[in-house]
Amino acid sequence: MSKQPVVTDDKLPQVAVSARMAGEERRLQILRIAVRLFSQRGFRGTTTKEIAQAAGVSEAMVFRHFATKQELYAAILDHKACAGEQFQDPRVMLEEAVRRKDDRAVFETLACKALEHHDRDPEFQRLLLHSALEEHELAQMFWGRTVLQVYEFLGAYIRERQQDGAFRDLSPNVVVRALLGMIIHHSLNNNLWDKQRTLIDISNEQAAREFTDILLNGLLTSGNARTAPKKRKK
Amino acid sequence: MSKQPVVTDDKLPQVAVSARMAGEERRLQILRIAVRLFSQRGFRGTTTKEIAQAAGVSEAMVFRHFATKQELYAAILDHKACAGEQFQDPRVMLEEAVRRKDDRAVFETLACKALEHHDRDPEFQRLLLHSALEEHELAQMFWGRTVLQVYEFLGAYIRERQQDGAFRDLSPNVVVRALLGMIIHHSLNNNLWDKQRTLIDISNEQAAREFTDILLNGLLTSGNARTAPKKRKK
DNA sequence: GTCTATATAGCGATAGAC
DNA sequence: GTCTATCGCTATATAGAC
Repeated sequence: MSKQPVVTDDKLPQVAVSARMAGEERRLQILRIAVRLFSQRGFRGTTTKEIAQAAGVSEAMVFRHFATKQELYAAILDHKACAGEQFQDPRVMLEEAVRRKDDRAVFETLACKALEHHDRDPEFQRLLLHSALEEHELAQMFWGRTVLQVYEFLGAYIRERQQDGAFRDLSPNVVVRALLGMIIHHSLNNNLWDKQRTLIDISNEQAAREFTDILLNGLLTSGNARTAPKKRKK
Repeated sequence: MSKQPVVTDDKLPQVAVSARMAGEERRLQILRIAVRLFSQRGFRGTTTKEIAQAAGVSEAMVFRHFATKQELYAAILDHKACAGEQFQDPRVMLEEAVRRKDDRAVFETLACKALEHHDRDPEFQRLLLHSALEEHELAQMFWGRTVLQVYEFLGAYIRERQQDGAFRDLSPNVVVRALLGMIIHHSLNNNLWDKQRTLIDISNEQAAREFTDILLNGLLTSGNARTAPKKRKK
């Protein structure tokens, strides 16, 4: 009784726990641990025993909260998909810049927010990749909910600006893919292959600025004539 | 003795096998099967039993050729890293275009060859990704051998063209990452998330052309003034 | 070279005491 | 809510016959 009823400490790689924890809370704690381990080793690569140990409880406890390992995985999907950690809706995030037709701000804001998101929650990117490779549902869900939305929204903006005569007549989806490619591949490099940042070591703001600059202006100096724009099929 | 020495039965999605096979040959066959399965399910996600079944032999045979599962994985690294399936050295592939200082050809050729390579051998991309996530050595090896080389080579070309005054003063590595980002992310989409190509369904040549066009010229119409070029740190 | 049969260990999941 | 103990299964790896 003299023991403090709730001790949430979440500093360490492990999580130290008070001896006895409320049900809901313990559930969440196990879940967080599982997220971390699954993101590191994949679904199949992580044992329930490891999860239990990392959470500082017995394996039986894990199975009290989640009947099967699969159910634990499903809970993670909910958690990651529904929780506030989710990437903010671009329609809201970019609303103001879109209204002002500030092209630079539109792309740069998206890029910067995305890079920050990947930095803040690198687990999620790994989880998503594991999920895509293992062909679990998270990947498909994320694609449907989030990615398609970005293509639609940015695509519409690009079309609008093309009609304004501000953008060249490139396929909007290809442009979106080009931008997302730069952003996501940069994050992937930072989180997976070049954690030391030996090749490129710049802030997210700087990266967002440079990628946007390339997307808008390209690499050539103004003096160098543009070649004839390519035909594109609608 | 009365049995015909070679019986190729080959209905299944498997690889055809003769009843009895020369050692080296069988070894290679098991290896190829293993590559396919590892690329599909990852190292931990693939069982030696599955490999044996897919190869049409008993599990014991697998362990005769490869003492441990880990050794089998290592053999794959050698196979993939040394075999001719490897991506061609960009220094050779781009030599001619570089000599002519044909910027468009340099980028477009690289892009096209890379996209084709990913198309021809999608297994490799998956293997690499699994390997990176599981932090096996293939990822690191590939990064060191192949990726760094591209950065160095293309980076040098970009610097040269900047001194010519043809390219703007952007950080070469960032430019390379932008290009690789578009290419690799496009392949990743095609191989992982959007196999049906619902969003973008164009040939590799077309994709290479469009990405190169964006990289060189950007999205803005010529009329729209360039904003002041950003400072960049050496 | 190839098989069947088996050893050994680790995994997911459960039972039942406290 | 938490534990220890254990079950049943599957995975890697080996033995030994053919």
